Amino acid sequence: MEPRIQTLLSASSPDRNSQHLPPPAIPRRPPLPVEPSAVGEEPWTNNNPNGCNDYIRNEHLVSAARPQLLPRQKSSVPIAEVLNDDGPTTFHNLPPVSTNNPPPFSGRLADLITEPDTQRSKRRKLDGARNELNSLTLPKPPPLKKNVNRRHLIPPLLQGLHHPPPLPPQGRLFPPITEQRGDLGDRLRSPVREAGRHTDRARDNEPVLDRSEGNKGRETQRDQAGFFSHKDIVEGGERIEENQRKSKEKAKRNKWTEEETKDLLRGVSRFGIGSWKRILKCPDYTFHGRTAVDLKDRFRTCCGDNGKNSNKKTGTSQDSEKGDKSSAQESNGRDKAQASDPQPPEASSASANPVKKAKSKTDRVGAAKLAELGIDKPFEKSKRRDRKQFTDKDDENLLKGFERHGSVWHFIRSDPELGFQSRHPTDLRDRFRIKYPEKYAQAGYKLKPKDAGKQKEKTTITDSSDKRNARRGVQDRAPPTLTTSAAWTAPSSGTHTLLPPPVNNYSSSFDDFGDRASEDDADGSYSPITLSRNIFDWADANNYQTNTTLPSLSADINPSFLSSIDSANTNSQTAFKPPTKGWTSATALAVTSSYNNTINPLSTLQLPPALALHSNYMPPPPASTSSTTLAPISVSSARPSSNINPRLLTPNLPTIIIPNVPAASARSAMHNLPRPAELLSGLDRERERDVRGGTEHQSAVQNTQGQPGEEYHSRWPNVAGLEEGLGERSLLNSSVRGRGWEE
DNA sequence: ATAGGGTTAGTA
DNA sequence: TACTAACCCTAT
Repeated sequence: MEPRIQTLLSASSPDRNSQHLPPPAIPRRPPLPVEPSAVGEEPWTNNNPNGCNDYIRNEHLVSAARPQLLPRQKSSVPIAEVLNDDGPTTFHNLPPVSTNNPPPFSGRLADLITEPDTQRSKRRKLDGARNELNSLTLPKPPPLKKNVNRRHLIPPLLQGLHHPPPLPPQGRLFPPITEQRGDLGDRLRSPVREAGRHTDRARDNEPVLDRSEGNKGRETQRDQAGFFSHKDIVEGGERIEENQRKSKEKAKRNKWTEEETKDLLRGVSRFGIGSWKRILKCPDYTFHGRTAVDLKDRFRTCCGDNGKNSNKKTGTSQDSEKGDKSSAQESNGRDKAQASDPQPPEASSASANPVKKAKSKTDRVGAAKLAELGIDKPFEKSKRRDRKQFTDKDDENLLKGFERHGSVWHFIRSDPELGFQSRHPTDLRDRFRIKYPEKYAQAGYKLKPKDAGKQKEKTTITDSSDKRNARRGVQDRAPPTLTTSAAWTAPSSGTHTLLPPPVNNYSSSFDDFGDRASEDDADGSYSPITLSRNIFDWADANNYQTNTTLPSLSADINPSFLSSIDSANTNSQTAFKPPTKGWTSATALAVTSSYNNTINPLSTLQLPPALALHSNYMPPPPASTSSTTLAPISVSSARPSSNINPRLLTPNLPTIIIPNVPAASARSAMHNLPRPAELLSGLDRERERDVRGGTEHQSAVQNTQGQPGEEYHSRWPNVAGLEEGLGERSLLNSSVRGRGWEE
C-alpha cells in the first residue's frame, strides 16, 4: 500500500504543489484571542464562501491515504486548479500537502478574500519550492497534529474525524454565502460553534462538524468505505434546495378528491372527530400526501365545526381573566353547546354556520352523501379534554406552585390554593415549560427543541461572558455574575443567602486555569463539560461510594468515560452518555480532579473553570441578594446523602453529598459544578458546618445570614458540598450549598 | 408519577 | 399553511 501511495504522490505532488497549491507561508494575522475565528475554522459549514474549497484542499489528504479510490488525482491538472479559475475566491490558503509547521489560518473571512495578489504569488513560489521538497520525502500523509504540546483538558475524541470528505461532484452544492454580516457573526459566535472547535486542530485535518443550519453539532460521518457519506456532507447545501423544492411542492395546491373526502368522512365516522392520525394511518383509506392537520382542516371545511366536542360544557371559561381569552373560550363553549345537539352534521352546520356554508358550499357534504357513505349517525366526539387556556392567574399560581412544591406537578395540581384540580399534572408541566422555559430548563428538564432554541440564545450571552471571566483568571475577576435566566430558579420565599466566594490566597493556585482557559479560548475549543445523569445510575450499579479514594477512582476511570467527556466537551449540547450507566457526582468530580492532576499537583482542587455537570435543581438564590454574584453550583445524585458519614470521607477527595433526585430526571438533567475559585472559597464556613456536627443532611441547611439550619421543605436540593478533608476545612463555601433537603 | 415525544386545536 | 399551545400517549 505504501509504495503505491508513494508512487502516486511523487507522480502528482510536485506538479500540483509547486504550481497550483500555494499555501500561506506565514500567518497573516495572529489569531484573534477572543472572537471565534471565522469561516476557515469550519470548512464544512455553509459559511464557507466557496463550498468546494475545502473539498479540494482536503482532497490531498484523502487521496494520500486512499489514492486508489481517487483515480482523478492522477490528473495532470489538479482539480483544485481548475476550480480555482472559476471564481474570485481562490485557494491560495490551501495548505501544503505536507508541512511540518502548517501556518495557522487566522480564520477570518477577510483573509480569504482580501489577500493581495502579490502576496499570493509570492507565497506560491515559496510554497511551491517547499512542497517540492516535502513531496519527495513524505510518503505518508502529514501528521495530524501541529501542536503536540498543547494540553488537553480532556483527551480529544474527534480528532480522527478531521479529514474532510472527498465530495462527489454533487458535493459542490454548498450554497453561496448570502447571509448578511450580522448573521454570519452571530453564527460564528454561537456557543455550539465555539464548543465544536478544537484547540489544536490542524486545520485540514480537523473533525468536520457539520454546522449548517438545522444540523448544528452534528458530526459528519464516514460510510463503510471510509468516505463521508454524501448525504452528510452536502446535507447543508442540499437542505436548502430541498426546502426550496418543498416549498414549491407546497405551493401548488393539492385539491381534495371526492374519494379522499369520502374516506375522511368514513374515517371520522369510524374513529371519531379528532383522531386524524388514526384515520390517516388507517390502510382502509387513501389520502394523497395529507397530514393529520390536512384532514382536520378538510373536515372542518366540509362539515364545519359541527358534530365535534359536543361534550364540551359552556362556562369552561370560569377562570378566564383575560378578555380575549375569555371571549374565545366563551365562543368556543357556545359552539360546542350548539354542536352538542346530536343532529346530523350537515343539519347542524347549516343552522350554526350559514356564512361558512355559503362560503364553501361546494365543499359541503350533505346528509344525503353521508348516508350514502353509510354514515347515519353523528360523528363521534373527540375524547380529548376540553382545551382550556391558562390564564395569567393560572400562570401566577403555577409559578407559586413551582416555588412551593418544586417540579412535583401532581403536588401543584393537588394544592387547593392553586386551583389546578381540573388540570393534569402534565398540563401544568407543559404550561410551565412554555411560560417559564428558563426555570423549566434549570430545573433539569429538557425543553422542547423550539423552546430550547430560545433558551440557548439567552444562555449564550452568559456563557460567553463566563468564559471571558475565566480567561481573566481567578485572581482578578469577580465570580461570574449569573443572571436569573442562567443560574437560578429563585423561589421568592427563599431566605438563604449565598455569598459570593471571597477571593483568597488559594486563588493563585488556579492561575493555570486562567491559562488554560485562554489557551482553549484562543482556539475556541473551551466549553463546559456536560454530563448525563446516567453517571449516577452507573455509579449506583457499580456501588461506588462517595468516600472512595481518589487514587482508586483514578484507577477506575473508564477510558470511554473520558472520551465521552471529551466528546461532550466538544459540543456543549451533547449530553454525556456513559457506556454502562452513571457515575456519582463525586466520582465524576474525582475523575476530573485526577485527570487534572497531570497538570497541577493540587489535584483535588483542579477542576476546569466551568466544569458543568448537569443539574436537576438549582438552589434558590437569596431573595435579598439578587444582584449578588454567585457561582453556578449544584451537584446532585440519585441518592440521599444522609447515610454518609463525613468522618469517613477520604482526605484530599472532594466529596459531593447529593440530594435525592427523581430517577427519571437524573438521566438527563444538567448539573453545574462550582468553579475552582468557588471551591476554594468559603473554607471557614465549612468549619461551621463540621462543628455543628450534624449529619450531612442537616448541616447542609445553612444560612450565612444568620439563619442557620433553616429547613426548607421543598424539593430544592441540598448540595452538602465538596469535602476537602484537609483538617476541618472544606472546599466549598456556602454558595455551593443549596437549601436543605427535606421532603 | 414522571419525562419526553407526539398529536390535535386554534389562530394568524 | 405555519405556528403555538393544550392535551395525549407511553416508556421508565
